[in-house]
Amino acid sequence: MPQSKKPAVGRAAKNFDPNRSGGARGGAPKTGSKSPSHRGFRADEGAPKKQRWNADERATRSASRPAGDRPAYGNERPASGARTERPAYNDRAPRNDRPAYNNDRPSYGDRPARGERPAYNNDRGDRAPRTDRPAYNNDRPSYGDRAPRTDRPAYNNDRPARGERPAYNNDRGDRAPRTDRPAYNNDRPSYGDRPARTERPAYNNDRGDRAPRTDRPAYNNDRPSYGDRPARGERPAYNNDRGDRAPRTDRPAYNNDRPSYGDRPARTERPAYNNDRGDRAPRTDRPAYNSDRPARTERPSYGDRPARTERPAYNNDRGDRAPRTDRPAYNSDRPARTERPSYGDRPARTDRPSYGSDRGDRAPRREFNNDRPGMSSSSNSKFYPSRDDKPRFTAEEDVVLERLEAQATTASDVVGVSFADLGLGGNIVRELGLLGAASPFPIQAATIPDVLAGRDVLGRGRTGSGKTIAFGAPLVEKLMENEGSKNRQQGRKPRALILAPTRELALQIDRTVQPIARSVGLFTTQVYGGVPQYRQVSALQRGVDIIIGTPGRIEDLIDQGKLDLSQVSITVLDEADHMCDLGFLEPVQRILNQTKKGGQKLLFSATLDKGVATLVKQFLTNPSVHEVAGEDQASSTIDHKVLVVEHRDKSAIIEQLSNRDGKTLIFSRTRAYAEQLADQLENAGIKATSLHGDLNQARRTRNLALLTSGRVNVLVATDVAARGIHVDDIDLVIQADAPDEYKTYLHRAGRTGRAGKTGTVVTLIPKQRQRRMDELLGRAEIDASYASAVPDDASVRALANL
DNA sequence: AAAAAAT
Repeated sequence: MPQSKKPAVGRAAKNFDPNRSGGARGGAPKTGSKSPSHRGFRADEGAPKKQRWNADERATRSASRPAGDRPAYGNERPASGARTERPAYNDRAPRNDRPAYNNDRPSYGDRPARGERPAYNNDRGDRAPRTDRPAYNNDRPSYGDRAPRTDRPAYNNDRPARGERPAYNNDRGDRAPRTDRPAYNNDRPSYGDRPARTERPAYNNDRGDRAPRTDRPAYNNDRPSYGDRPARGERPAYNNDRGDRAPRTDRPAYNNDRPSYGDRPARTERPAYNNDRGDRAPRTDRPAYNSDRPARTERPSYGDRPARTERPAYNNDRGDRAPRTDRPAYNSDRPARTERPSYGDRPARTDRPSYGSDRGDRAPRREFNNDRPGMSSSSNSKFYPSRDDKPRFTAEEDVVLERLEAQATTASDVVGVSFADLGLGGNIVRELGLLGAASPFPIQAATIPDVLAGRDVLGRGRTGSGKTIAFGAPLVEKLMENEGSKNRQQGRKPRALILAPTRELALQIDRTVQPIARSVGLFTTQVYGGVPQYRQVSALQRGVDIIIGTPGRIEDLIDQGKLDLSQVSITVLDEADHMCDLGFLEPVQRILNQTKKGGQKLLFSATLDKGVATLVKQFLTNPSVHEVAGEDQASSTIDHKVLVVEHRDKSAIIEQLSNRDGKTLIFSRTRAYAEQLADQLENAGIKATSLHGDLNQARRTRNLALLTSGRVNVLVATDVAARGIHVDDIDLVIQADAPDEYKTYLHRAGRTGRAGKTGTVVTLIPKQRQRRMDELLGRAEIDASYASAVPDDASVRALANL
């Protein structure tokens, strides 16, 4: 049943994939899904989860689950009955009796199965039976049974509390009691180390109980997904890698990458894989495919490896920066960069001769800073982006830019205004209250009425100004008005779509929008990559009203015919300017083209600028543009510092800056460096973790939760964490690598100083980067203080003591 | 360079 994939709507050639084009989806997908180095790798995820909460929640819970509870875990299982019999595991003999079953297994673990997932579909198809077990259905569809939740506002209250988790900290503080239960403490750390998991033979035992399973096919589906876990057990290699951190420091980035690939060998062991191949009947139709495979086997090194081996050069460059200075040739490269004035938004520069003069006046840089205030006041710009634009655009573009001249709303405008005044219904207002939003923020007061009026809206509000509710609440209200909740049939098509640039952000948006939607009986679902499709697809089949996700998986599901956006009448682009960047724009355009013609479009970002002109022209009609007055950086609660450092001192300084009490977020330009820094800090005894695209989604989610929960105080991330992510109480942002774009700077900086709290942003740069940094800060309209620093400096220590 | 699908 290599189902023929539906032709990708207008994007067949986007990514060539011989395996998909022919239809035997099942064959190919297997290959990569198990590779830990691959984004889709999920050996780690308790995919089948019964959890009704989102993945984030799940990760938090499992991670916080003390190993000491493990027995408890076992207890949970017993709930499923068969598992209690775990000893049965040794009875694999029975298994051999059912070899066919085994074949299924592996294949299941391999996504291919999913691709085919006819089984899954069948199960669903079996809904008739399900109706027999309504309870089950209720669980699923209600996803989280939020309905009940509304009944338990207390629960929601808890949530916010969690963010602060004072309770949690107290527990820790109470270690005295803990010592009473030493086992608990010991387990904890071990838990962090996956190795503990390997101890979980319990899982395998469950499998041994397959006899019962066959009786309950639906149950099996769940199981299989757990099938990945066993894989974990096998993954000692992964753990070892971690343990080998000492060696890593020697070859930091390189090692990190490798380990993940190291698992590939494991694959070869997977006979299951071969079985899938057994499905070659279909394949024979596509000889090309077979030719591909062989090729792979030849590439034990798997293409990338060779490349890597060659890439030591990259590392050398970095590490050898001292030598670099010795190599003017390198510098000659740099000049090329300086040529990049056109880079991104820079074009504006050409328009601002004054800017250029500032550059020339480098010595007087201090003047530059002094000028800054003057600049902003002279331009009297409410916001950086629009300011530069006008001059350099053609007449046609000018129209768009004019539209970007926003109506400014001030905080005083909204005093005494309530959400109800803005036109939101009672349930929604009540839910907003539970979420901690008692009265609207300016950006919300500005945009909600226009959204409710059905207009296209561009909204610009500083980082952390409440944009999610600004679009989320009226969106839900609109859906209610349009259709009420009468349209509740299974398989109904989604009517609203919220697009975000990262999975974490999509998750976070869902955490806000879902309760609002549920308060009026609407359903949301997340559609993003890195996690199994199954839950997402089955949610869609049950019918949801609001899709929240990232472009890749959304397009994927569209291509598979599992997602239909034709009824989407409201589309939101969060971080809209970023969604217009290279790499995002085209997918976003394709997705928007799938939505209902004439549908409402809402574009939000803290740095909404003319970069969205393309989309505005293509998809929006007479949009209203809103921003909040007085939201310039001068009114911010963030203190900006630039440390000019020698490259060789960089890591030591970062380490000293990170060695502090508050939450610290460190940005690096590359994934490898993020990983390296996290390792370095850990080796130095500073609890740190990382967040970047080389991690599988489960770890990404977990690592972010580690910071949110306060179990670690330092997170080293790539720009995946630059936008939108909200973590309470980050009071120091360190930019280990300076950003290239002023917008990136603003977003990274926006991770701190939230909700009116104070925060500090420290940017480390080499001497030769000062000019670029000046320029960037100028565009961001940020006043920063410069200082040279070496390790153990008083200035460094002062920052660490913040 | 990173991100976003999966392979």
